[in-house]
This record gives sequence, C-alpha cells and structure tokens, in this order.
Amino acid sequence: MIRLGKLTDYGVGLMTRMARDGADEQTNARDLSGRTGMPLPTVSKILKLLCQGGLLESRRGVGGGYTLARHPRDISLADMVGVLEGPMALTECAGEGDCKCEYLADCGLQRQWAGINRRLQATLASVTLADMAAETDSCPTLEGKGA
Amino acid sequence: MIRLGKLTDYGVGLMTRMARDGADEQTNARDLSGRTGMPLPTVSKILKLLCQGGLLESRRGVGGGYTLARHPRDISLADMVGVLEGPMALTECAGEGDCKCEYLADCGLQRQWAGINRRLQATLASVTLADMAAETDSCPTLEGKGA
DNA sequence: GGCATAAAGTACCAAAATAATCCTAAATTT
DNA sequence: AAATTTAGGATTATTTTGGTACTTTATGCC
Ligand code: FES
Ligand code: FES
Repeated sequence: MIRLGKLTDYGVGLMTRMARDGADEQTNARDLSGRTGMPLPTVSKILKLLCQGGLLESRRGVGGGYTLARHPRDISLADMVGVLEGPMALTECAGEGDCKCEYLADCGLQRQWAGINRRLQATLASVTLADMAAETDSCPTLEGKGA
Repeated sequence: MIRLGKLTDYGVGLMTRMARDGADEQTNARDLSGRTGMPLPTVSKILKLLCQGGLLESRRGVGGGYTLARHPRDISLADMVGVLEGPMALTECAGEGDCKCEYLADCGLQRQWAGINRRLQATLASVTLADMAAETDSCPTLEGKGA
C-alpha cells in the first residue's frame, strides 16, 4: 500500500499549520494539540522529533515553544519524511554498498532499485512546505509537474 | 523509511528472474524456490498473488506452472507493487473523495497529497519489468530520466 | 478410471513494526 | 523558589506483516 506512518502524516499536518499561521510565529505543543484535537503526548513526540531533525527550533521554559527552523520554501517534504521515517530505502538492495539479502543473492537489482529510490526521493524533495501550506486551488509545483 | 514489504521485493525478484529466463518460458513454484533459495510456501504465495492480479498466467496439473501474462515491456513496476501491496495511498487523505481523518479535520491537504501520490505512482509506472530484467549497466529508462 | 502433480483457496500462528502513553530531567521565565 | 515547557528515555498495546500448513480443484498421464 506504500503508506506513510501516521506520525509522519500528522507531522506534516502540524508543520503545515505552523506555516499557515505565519513562518515566524511561535507555538507550543499544548496549543497545537488543542487546535488539532490530537492528543498532547503524540504532538509532543512529533514536535520533539522534528526538532531533533533540525526542522524546528525550540525554546524551553515559560513562554517557550517551537518555531520553524527555516522558511517554508526551504523545507521540503523529503526533509519531513526523512526525519519522521528515516532515510528512504525501498528495498534491502536499495541502499548503497552492501546487500545482505537473504535470498535472491546477486540478483543484480541494486542498480535499478537505487535509481528508482533516487527518483522517488527527488519527487518528494521537489515539494516544499510552502506548497503544502498553500490554500489556493492551483499549486504551481503540484499541478504543473504532475503526471 | 518507506520500505516495500519483503513479499513485494521478492515478488519483483521472482518476476525479474522469469523475464530473464525468457518471456514465454513456463516455470513452477518448486523450480523457482529451488533456484532462489526462498522457501516454497512463500514462493507459492507470491506467485498466487501475482496470478490473481493478472500479471501471471497459470496452468494447473501435471506439467503446469506459471508464465508471464504479458511481455515484460508491458508490465510496470507500478503493476507489480500495486498487486502485492494494494493501491498506493500515501496517507488517509490521499484517496479519492472521503477523508475520514480522525484529527486535522479539513486540513485541506487532500489535493496536495493526491497530487504527490499521482506523481510517485507515475514514477513507478515508468519502469517496466524489462528495465528491471536488463542486465546491462546502462538502463535507458532508469539512468536517462534520473534525478 | 485412477494416480500423480501443481495451482487455488483458506486459515492460522509468530514476529516485527508502529502507535500511543508515561515519567523523570533540564532549562527558562517570573 | 515556583511554574512552565521542552528533552530524553522507557514502556505498553495494537496493528501489520511474514511465514507456514492444510484442504480443494484442475490437469495430464498411465
Ligand atoms: S536482493 Fe540483494 S542483490 Fe538483489
Ligand atoms: S487529514 Fe484529512 S483532510 Fe487532512
């Protein structure tokens, strides 16, 4: 089915909301939880991960919270997915050098998988948070290059 | 991590082997199991699924087995992944009409997700079984369009 | 007709990945 | 010092996946 994890889905949703609310606005986990209806622990966890991944910046203590680390135009979907799901590796083979495949030894598919992997990642990299946050019906990036 | 299921990985490997062995050759589960080292039950299961999905054709009984339903050039990676993993739906939203998202109600991301979904699928659709089976180092499809 | 072979269908169990929660520590403001 | 808010880690429960087994149906051969 090739489905992203729920956390990733939620994470993109949260970042989109932050982007819409203003690129420089600060918000905190409790606030976002309240506005989205998502349970606070989950929101906290996701924001924490996004911060570790360098996509958000944090301020602790009273009045603390999170802000976007970069402008929405400079944060790609690939960044977000990468942080929340780890590096894309479609198959065992798709990684770089060592294929420790149990079966199909030397099936010679590494090159192909790696190429496909690269292309999929490029697609994700071409979509920015700004694109996701755009509320207009016509999104240049998404509609223009579509297939 | 965006990883395909093992069964999908194996399935593509099996079909690739079949394509390499000749587009019209017939083979059976036991034979393929022997050649790849994969356990017979698993091979059976995968071939069965591929057959149900219309990618293979089967002949029962003595001397029976499986053959490719179409020429490798006419079987895409999207076909194979679709059969073995179900229809691609990156997120809850990505499907067609109804978003029964628990949280983030009306986050307005359906259009974006659907577009991304379409583009990823198009990428998979552009790779054929023939491309996968090609043993040459330069694969027109994969290398030419790469990013 | 009966037997051997091979796929089709169904069901089940085990293992792994994921989601969700909780708790304690550290930082920062008032 | 007290209150707030993130950081980090660990735990538990749920779902998905992978793997296996068993029974049934179809086909060819003797
Ligand atoms: S599965 Fe490892 S080389 Fe193909
Ligand atoms: S999660 Fe359903 S509309 Fe966005």
